[in-house]
Amino acid sequence: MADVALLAGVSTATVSRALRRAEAVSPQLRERVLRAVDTLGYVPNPAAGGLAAARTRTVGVIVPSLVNSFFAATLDAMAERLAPRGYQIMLGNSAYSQDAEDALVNSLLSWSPAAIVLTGQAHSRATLQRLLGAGIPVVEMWELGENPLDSLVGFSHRAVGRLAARHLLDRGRRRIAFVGAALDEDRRAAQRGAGFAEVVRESLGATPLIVSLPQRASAATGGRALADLLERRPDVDGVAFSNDAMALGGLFECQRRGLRVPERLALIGFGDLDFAAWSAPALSTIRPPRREIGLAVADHLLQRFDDPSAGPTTIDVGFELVPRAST
Amino acid sequence: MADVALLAGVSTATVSRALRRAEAVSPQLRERVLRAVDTLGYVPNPAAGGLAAARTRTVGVIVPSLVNSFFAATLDAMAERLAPRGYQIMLGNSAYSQDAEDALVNSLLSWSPAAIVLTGQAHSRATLQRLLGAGIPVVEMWELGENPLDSLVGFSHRAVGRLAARHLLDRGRRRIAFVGAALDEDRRAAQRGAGFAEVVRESLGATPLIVSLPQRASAATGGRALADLLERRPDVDGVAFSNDAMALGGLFECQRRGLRVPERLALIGFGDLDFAAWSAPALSTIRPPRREIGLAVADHLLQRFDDPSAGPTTIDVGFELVPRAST
DNA sequence: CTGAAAGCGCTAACAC
DNA sequence: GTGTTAGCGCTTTCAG
Repeated sequence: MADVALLAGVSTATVSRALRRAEAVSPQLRERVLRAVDTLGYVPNPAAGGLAAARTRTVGVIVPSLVNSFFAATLDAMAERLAPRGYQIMLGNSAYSQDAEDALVNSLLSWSPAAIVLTGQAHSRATLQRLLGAGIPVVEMWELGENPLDSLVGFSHRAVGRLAARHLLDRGRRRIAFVGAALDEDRRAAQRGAGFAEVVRESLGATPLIVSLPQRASAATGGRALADLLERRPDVDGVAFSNDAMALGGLFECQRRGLRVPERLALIGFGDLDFAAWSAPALSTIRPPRREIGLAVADHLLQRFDDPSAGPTTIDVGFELVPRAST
Repeated sequence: MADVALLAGVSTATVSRALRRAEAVSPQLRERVLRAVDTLGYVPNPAAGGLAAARTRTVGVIVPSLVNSFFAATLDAMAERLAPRGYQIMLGNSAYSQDAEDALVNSLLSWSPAAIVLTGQAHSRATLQRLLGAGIPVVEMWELGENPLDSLVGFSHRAVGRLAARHLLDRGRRRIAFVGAALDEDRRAAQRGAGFAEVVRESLGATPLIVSLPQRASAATGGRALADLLERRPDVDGVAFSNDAMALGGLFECQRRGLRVPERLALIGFGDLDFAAWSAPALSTIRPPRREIGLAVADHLLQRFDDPSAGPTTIDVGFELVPRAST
């Protein structure tokens, strides 16, 4: 930076200002500095900057899983939006464990990030405390409940479950069930199940049928859970799956048993993963705006970085029913 | 850190040593320091440490895509192994673009990472130069070719393609084809196609049939590409897909056309994604060790961090044919 | 084996 | 609008 300052004929303070807050410096000076930066190939050292400013251009993001492509898409979009503004994502994978999340929050916070992004709204007291004390924007994403910690970008999973149930009812199904996996671990999946159950109670006055396997969601668990269900309730005529991967497994299970979809059994998933539009029959599903969540989080954060007086918000990004042949 | 030093009755230098290189300090002193750290809840500031040491406990990783769960699994495993040793992953997503990779390498390098991990072996001259100059371990993963930049952890995609072709031949198929997507972008997929083509030439003495759609791999492109292929060569009896997602699309396309799998058409994929074992019929595939790659990279890196004199290596992690009902 | 001291490269008051 | 100056919190020689 000293070299750049020398070449541009200014002080390092001015170089720093020119690079950081363009408006704090005269246009021609800024131009000169930028040219010097360019000819010298200067790249700022963010560790030094972070140390001096007590804040790095980093945003810590914790997701419960990457293999699940829901969060991968969100992360991609977030990084895409953040990168041009010089913000790096520091990723943490909590593997659906609160202890792991605690440790990650600590470790991310030690970098003095500009913001922290968490998945969901269930966090330990210790994490909450620490986050509140950090004095930086915190956004919880992929969920939309009461009492946000700070900002919230998501949608209601309960509403998703309700919509799935209503869609099956609309298609004339009356013996319907919800099939999930690891519902004790995956809060959002459990909320979808709860929404589904509500509608069954309200509209059918029946006891909701919810089945869940302990393993995590996959095509295999979807298929097996459906097999279980058919054992117990052979007359079921409509199933909402906790996600598309499970629904795919269910679809294959139907093929194996020679149950026609949707005539004999209507199937709806959640996620609108890439195969949903292409399966035979094409899979009805509910599409969460995976990328939009990432974009909304990034935009909100950028806005708050620019204007520190801007407060938290709650953004409902919604979701969309995608009716296809499987219902 | 000053507080910790005070409480432990030592200097900050000793605290730093106790935390960083346990063996450089007497056991009882180390014990005292650790206790002080614990009671004070001290968390080191990595930016300060990085600034002083000109090296952070960070490893920069660049993957071409996250939505593709191949790399997500590798990343998960790598982070799992690295985290207990205090190393954080800084993630970059190149979106299969070399320009993006260039920019990411620059930005990651500015953090003074302890190592850089790249996907594949195709990099721009500028990136190569910069990486060489950084004087840190660099590992290229998911590919296994000539002239590694430094370390290499992967397997031969050409061999995967060869194995797929041979498997179809073993199953008695003679009119076989390879179906890919965006082969000009995805070097590794192209290598699988090339391996496939070699075997067709060697064993059948025929002109290899390779079809590729410009869009990126998905169930839809897999299905469409297969449809194209069947148009042009209705007598094809065995197809190797560039990955399982495409194979899934192909399977559905067969169902739609009433082509029996494997009787009329044998299908093999690549990846062993979770649905492959569960589809109807179950999908034959070739399984790359997704997590093992991440673990091997992490282990190798940790070893080199511990012993700076340790040099680069090349690790062939191999892959495995998983024959199932679709062939 | 431990302590003192000198920075690492940058930002942010504070002057001017 | 721009320069001076004093650190940010740690690591690492260098002595002892």
